[in-house]
Amino acid sequence: MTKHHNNKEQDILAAAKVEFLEKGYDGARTTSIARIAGVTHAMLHYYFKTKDQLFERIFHETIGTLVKSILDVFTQDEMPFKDRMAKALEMHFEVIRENHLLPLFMIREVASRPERFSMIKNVISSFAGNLLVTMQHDIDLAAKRGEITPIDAPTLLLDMLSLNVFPFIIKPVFEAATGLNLNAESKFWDQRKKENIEIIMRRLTPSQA
Amino acid sequence: MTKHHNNKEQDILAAAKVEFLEKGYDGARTTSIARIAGVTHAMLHYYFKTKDQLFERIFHETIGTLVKSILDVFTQDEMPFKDRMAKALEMHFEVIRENHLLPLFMIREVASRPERFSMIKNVISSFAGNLLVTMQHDIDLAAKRGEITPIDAPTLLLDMLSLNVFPFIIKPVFEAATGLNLNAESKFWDQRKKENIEIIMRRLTPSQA
DNA sequence: ATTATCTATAGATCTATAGATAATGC
DNA sequence: ATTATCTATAGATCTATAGATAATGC
Repeated sequence: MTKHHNNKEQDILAAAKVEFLEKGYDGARTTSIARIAGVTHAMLHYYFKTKDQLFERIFHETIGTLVKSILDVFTQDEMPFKDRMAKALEMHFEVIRENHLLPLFMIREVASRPERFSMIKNVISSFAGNLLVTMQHDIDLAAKRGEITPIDAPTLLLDMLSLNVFPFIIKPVFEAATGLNLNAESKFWDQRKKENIEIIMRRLTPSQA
Repeated sequence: MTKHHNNKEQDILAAAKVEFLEKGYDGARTTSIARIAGVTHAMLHYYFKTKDQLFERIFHETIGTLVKSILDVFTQDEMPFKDRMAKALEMHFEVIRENHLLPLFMIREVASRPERFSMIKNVISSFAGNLLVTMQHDIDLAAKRGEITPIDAPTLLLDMLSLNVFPFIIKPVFEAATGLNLNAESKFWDQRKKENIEIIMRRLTPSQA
C-alpha cells in the first residue's frame, strides 16, 4: 500500500480538477466530485481532509502551468528580437489552447477571494520581476539596433497576454451567442494565432518617418 | 404606495448588484444582500420571490450595458475609418473603465451556467450580426480607398475587445501579484487606452511595400 | 494491524415561507 | 384593507466525521 494506493486518490484529483475548473470553488460540490471520480463521498475527506485543501492542490497546479507558460516566453535562445517574440507568442498561445479553462478559473478565484492569492503572491511577483527586467533589457538592445520601436516591457507583455488569452476567456459567451462550438473549429484558433503575431509584429515595427 | 415603495426595493437591487458582481451567483448570499441593503432578509423574497429572479434582474441589466458599449462602437457619424475606430476604442474603453466588474461577471456566469445565457442569445446574436455586417462594409470601403489594409470584421472586433477588456479582467491578479491598487492609478489606464489605440491604428495601416 | 472503503448521520449554512404586526392610502 | 416589514422557523443542501467493515502487507 502507501505505494499504489493512489489510483483512487488520482481519480479524485482528476475529478476535482474538472469540477473546480468548470464551476469554480463556490459552484463545485464535493459530492459531485466523488460521483465523477466514482468513489464514495467519504473517500474524498479521507484523502484530502477538506474541500479547501483539495482546492488548494488544484489551484497550485494551475498557477504553476500558467506562470510557466509566461516564463517560457523569454527562455528563447538567440534570434532577432522580433522572431523571438513571434515564437514566444506562438508557444504561449498553444499552451493556453491546451489549457483553455485555466485563465478564467484563476482570474475568477482571485477575484472572488483575493486573500487566497496572497500565499503565492511572492512566487509570481518574483518571477514576473525578473521576466520584466530581462525583457526590458532585450527590448532596449533591439531598439538601439533599430530592429524595433521602443516600448515598455510591461506594456508589451500585457498586449501579448490580452491578445492570446482573451479569446479563450470570451469563448463561452461567443459560443452561447453564435451557437458555434469553437473546440471543433481549429481553423478559427489557427487564424487567431496568426492574427496575434501579425498585430504584435506591426506594433514592434519601427515607424518609418 | 405602489408609487414610492421602491426605496427599499432599489436598495436591495443596488446591494444585489454589488454582491453578485463581486462574488458571482454561487458565491452570493441572500442574507448578505439583505445586510448590505439594510433590510431584513424576508424583504428580499417579498420583492423578488427568489434568489434566481433577483439575479436575472441584475444579469439583464449588465448584459444591456455591455452590448450597448459594443454597439456604440459603430454609431459614429462620418469620419475617416481610422478616426472612427480610434474614437470607438476610446469610448468603449471608458465604458468598461466605469463598469470594470461587468465583463468578468458576465463571462463567469455564462461559463458556469451556459443554459442561463440561451434566453438572451437571440438578442445578442441579432445585434452582433448587424454590427459585423455594417463593420465589414465600412472596412471594405476604406480598404478600397487605400486608407487601411483589408481585414475581417470579426477579427478586428475581437482584437479591439481583447485589448480593451482583458486588462480589466486580469486586474485582480495583477493587483494581487504586485500589491498595487490600480483604481488609484489613473495614469496606468490612460496609458493603456493610448496603447490600445496605437496598436489598432498600426494594425489598420496599409503595409508599405 | 495498518490502510482503504463504505454506511449513516451530525452539524452548519442557506433559501424560502408562514404568520404576526406595523404602516399607508382611501 | 392593502402594502410593507419583522420574527421565527421549516426545509433543502452541503461539508465533514464517526464508526463499522473490507482489503492488504508483514
